[in-house]
Amino acid sequence: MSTPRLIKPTESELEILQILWTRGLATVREVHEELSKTKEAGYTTTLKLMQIMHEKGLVKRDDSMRTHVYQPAVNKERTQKHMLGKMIDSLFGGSSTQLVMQALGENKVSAEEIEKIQALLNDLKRK
Amino acid sequence: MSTPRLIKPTESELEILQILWTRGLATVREVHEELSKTKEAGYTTTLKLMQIMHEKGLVKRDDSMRTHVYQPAVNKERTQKHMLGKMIDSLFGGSSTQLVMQALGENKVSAEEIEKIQALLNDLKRK
DNA sequence: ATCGTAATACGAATTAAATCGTATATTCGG
DNA sequence: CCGAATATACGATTTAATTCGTATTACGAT
Repeated sequence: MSTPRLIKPTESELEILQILWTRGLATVREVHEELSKTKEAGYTTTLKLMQIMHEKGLVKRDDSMRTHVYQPAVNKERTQKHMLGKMIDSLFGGSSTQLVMQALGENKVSAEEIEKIQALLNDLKRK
Repeated sequence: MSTPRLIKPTESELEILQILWTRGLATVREVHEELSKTKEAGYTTTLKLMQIMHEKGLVKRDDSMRTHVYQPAVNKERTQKHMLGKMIDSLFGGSSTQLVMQALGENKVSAEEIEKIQALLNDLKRK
């Protein structure tokens, strides 16, 4: 079944993946600009991070051009699930329900969103 | 208000907090035994970790006795929420609903648990 | 062709987490 | 009282993540 990615991205790597997941393709420059909006960092820092991510297999790149073009090499949902699983284990004693309750309990969730979640729950129950 | 703890515990620190949250009070030895069930680590490693956690204010301890007794200094729910918030931001673009959907989507959740979540959602809607 | 800009590569420094060895002190059984 | 077992303290090492400076190469405008 292809490559079961088991890598847990670091905090910084996630920020970059976030951008790549949104854009699909991006140069280091573009990612750096985006990051700069919320964060202070030198250009070569971003470059190095992306190079390391490439070595780790977190991103793919097309280096046939002078300016390399990067894209994510890991699936967003898959990564989310993996990280979520880790958090459920380490922080919620393995209970995803606990996590869900906690997440819903405090953060403001719109009526529409509640509907969506309820629909999902109904599906789950049927099954 | 007291001290708004903003510290983000590391992975190892969470494992220890997990144990302290469950037991309330524990010695280094007890925490270490517990950890050993799932993890390979020397006693002094656990000791050192707990000492550092004490410096950081993550745990309190009674050192009036030769064998010090530790307890959590941070609230479990508060910490969970804090970490959850970080994850929602860094991995789910700020949408707690996304996280909830992802968490429910894959992991097996029992019928009872679904009921509980539905009850909570109904509450939220009423409000 | 040349100069300035912008790109990558690479190594090094910094910081933080985790691990452990050793020193020293305390307790307890005998 | 003495030795073994068990504590804590503390420093050193290792490993990983992050950051950045510098070298080098490529491109584009003049």
